[in-house]
Amino acid sequence: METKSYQPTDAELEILQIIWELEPVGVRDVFERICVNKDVGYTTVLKQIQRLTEKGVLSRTDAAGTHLYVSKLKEQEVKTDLLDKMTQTAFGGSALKMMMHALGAESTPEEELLALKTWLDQQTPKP
Amino acid sequence: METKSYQPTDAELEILQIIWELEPVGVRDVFERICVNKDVGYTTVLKQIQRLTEKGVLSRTDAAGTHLYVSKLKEQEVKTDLLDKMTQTAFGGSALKMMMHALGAESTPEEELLALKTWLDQQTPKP
DNA sequence: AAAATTATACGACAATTGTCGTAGTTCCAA
DNA sequence: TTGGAACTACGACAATTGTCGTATAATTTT
Repeated sequence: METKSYQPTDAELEILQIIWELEPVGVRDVFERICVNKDVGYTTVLKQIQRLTEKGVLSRTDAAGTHLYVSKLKEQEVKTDLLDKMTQTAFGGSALKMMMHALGAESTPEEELLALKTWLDQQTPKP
Repeated sequence: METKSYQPTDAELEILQIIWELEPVGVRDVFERICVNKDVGYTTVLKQIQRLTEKGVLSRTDAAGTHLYVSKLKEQEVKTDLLDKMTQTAFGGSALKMMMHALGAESTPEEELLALKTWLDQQTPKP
């Protein structure tokens, strides 16, 4: 049974990213990161983390005087799911269409395009 | 003044896609499309469309006995915005990272990869 | 023109999300 | 051991979203 796909909201994703980077991590540390860019209170972050835990997205362990959290979902999987969802809902399931949209509309720097080409060459077997 | 980016929800995007395809279009027609896949009531779709109109995403004109709606937002732009947002929030702003994620994780068919390569070749000036 | 059909408007409701405030707990340091 | 500081729990609230039901207005048919 595959882990059910979870689509985090923006605020949740922001928190998840920090957790992926620092886990196991306490609320304080997550908060410190977030409050640099966003003006939110400690309890707001705490609440989000608690809700994420309720939902089974995070799990926590008791540590001296605080709680440490880790993600039960893999970063790769969550992001892949987000992309798949978008591919489905906005681009009729074609990753290619999505690519061209992303690369075309956005002013992707030349190097990125070249890097992608190189990467693609490695992926596709030489005929 | 650039049109402010609008991030439609899933239900909204579903409706928007149909509108982009059929506009100008009445609620009935949109509903007919949607109820094939989803079991929702006519008034639900109507309400969504009305809210989208309130928000200024759609505009409507009166026609004989009904209202016709058109989108004030361009399909391209909305989708680009959705992608940009994801690039930012989930892939640190790198379209390339996102690409590789999308193409790598998902089992992208060989042809798509080749097609992308071809497309890339056209994009990048031959040195 | 009255009846039947369609559309639109309006209001309601539960669930979710983002945000806090406050109150209770635990730990460290004086 | 007693104060604070830092943490966590709990509950609250407004805005948004998805979904309808019902009521009113307009059209189309007899």
